[in-house]
Amino acid sequence: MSAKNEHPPTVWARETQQRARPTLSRAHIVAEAIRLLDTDGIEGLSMRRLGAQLGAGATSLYRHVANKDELIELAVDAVYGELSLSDRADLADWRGGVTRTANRMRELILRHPWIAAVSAETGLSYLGPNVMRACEDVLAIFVAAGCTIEDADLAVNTVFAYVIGATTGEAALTMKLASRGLDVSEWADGLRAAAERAARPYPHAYQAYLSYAGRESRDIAETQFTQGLQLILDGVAPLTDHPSPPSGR
Amino acid sequence: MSAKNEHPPTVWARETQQRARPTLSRAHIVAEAIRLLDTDGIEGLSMRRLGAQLGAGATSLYRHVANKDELIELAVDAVYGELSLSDRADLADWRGGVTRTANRMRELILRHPWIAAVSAETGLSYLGPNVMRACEDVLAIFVAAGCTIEDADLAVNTVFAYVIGATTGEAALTMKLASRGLDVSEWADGLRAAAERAARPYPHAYQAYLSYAGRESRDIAETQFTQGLQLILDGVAPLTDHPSPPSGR
DNA sequence: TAGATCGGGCGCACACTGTACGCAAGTGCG
DNA sequence: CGCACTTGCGTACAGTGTGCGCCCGATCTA
Repeated sequence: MSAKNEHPPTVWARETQQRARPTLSRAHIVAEAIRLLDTDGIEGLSMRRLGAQLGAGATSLYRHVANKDELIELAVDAVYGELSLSDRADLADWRGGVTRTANRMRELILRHPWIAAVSAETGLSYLGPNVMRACEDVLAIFVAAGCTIEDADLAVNTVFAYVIGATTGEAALTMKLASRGLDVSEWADGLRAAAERAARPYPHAYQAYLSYAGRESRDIAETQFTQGLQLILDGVAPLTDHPSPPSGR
Repeated sequence: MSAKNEHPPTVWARETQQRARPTLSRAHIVAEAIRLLDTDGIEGLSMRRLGAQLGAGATSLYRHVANKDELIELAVDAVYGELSLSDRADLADWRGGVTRTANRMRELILRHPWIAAVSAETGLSYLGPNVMRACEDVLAIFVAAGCTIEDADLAVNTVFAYVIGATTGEAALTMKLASRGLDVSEWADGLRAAAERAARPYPHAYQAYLSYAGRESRDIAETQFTQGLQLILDGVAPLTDHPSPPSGR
């Protein structure tokens, strides 16, 4: 359609732009896909949109990526690459180290909320190198704390399962709000009302609901997350050589 | 296209089948959607297929259901309705009661593996009546064990988060295998090889991988799940009046 | 009994999706 | 120089969710 597609009348008329464009590499594609996913969620990522964003046609992407599925798998692992390594200090203080790592994971998931939904479909993105590295780090912390390798593995799986499960709900809410273009505070009222109506028939649930009165929802989620994590670490402590004292709540 | 669509030559030729068909109710639609999801996963559910399965056109469904999203939300809650209520015995023995409920939840998710992926997207299916009832049950168990309502809420959220997180990975694998039409044992070899290659650069992860040698993958997942759960319950125990002795591993 | 009202089912249409295929143009090696 | 090979792209196809308006059958009213 555009003039670019027609044969130019003479060779000289065609500007020799050749490699003016960054030439569309796999890393480039993945990076842009992540940006799209962050801003518009999983539904916002289509091959055509992604291509357009890169100044390319949709089908060009398939030279560098086999599938949309594979692209997403790559995006997931790339995002996990954002997790900074744990440092020496974490090896000395297992409880603090694990807590810090878990919090970083939570923040990472909330920063890229589509990750939760996507890795529930993809499943075995667990084998990507960056995810593997995160496991290795925490494994090392537990081993340094005196766990056998089996216990360390059990502890890591338990903690990671908790982090993913706890953050999934938060992430889904974040995405739903974003897709509606709403702010958290705008929806807080409607959400609260719905929650109250849902909980009312159930006495304990309703009581629990009431105990949240007047608190900010983001705040609730965060303290619930850290308190639950400490509970789990209390349970894990006896597996270590130097069980820290329980968290004390 | 078919003869049914043409005006019949005379009124008498048209059989008066009227309400021979069960008349397409919301419950009926949701039930059939669940069957489709179970057999073919999330990608197997399209409005056209669902309509065809019910002997109806795709757009007819929209008389009973606002969206595909709403339909899925209904399906999720309907599935959670399969959770059987906890009985009196669970109130007397909190640890056993919570363990049984958690196991039932795991089995339910594995029976309908699409649930994990879907509720990560939908998010606030948590407000459906059946999910709410499940929360209420476990909440009651913890309260009966002497927890304050806040502690009970914390405990429930922690346990549920763990169950969801731990089962998500398993469910995703189940679906992926099913969509390929493969059996678990057929893939075990390939998967194992991939896992070994992925773990090799990381010493602790590789050691952990080795400790699984020769065990059945379904078995690994199940014992990991229950052991992790017991760890968490060890951490939760001090919140109760009558802390059961730790699980003892 | 005749007519009005209404709700549910359906065909059509639209915008959009992922991706297979084959062509054209540029790059690097002989 | 010629030739293989890579890379981008236009087209096409099957399939998606869903808005719109028609029509038919059932029920209610006069």
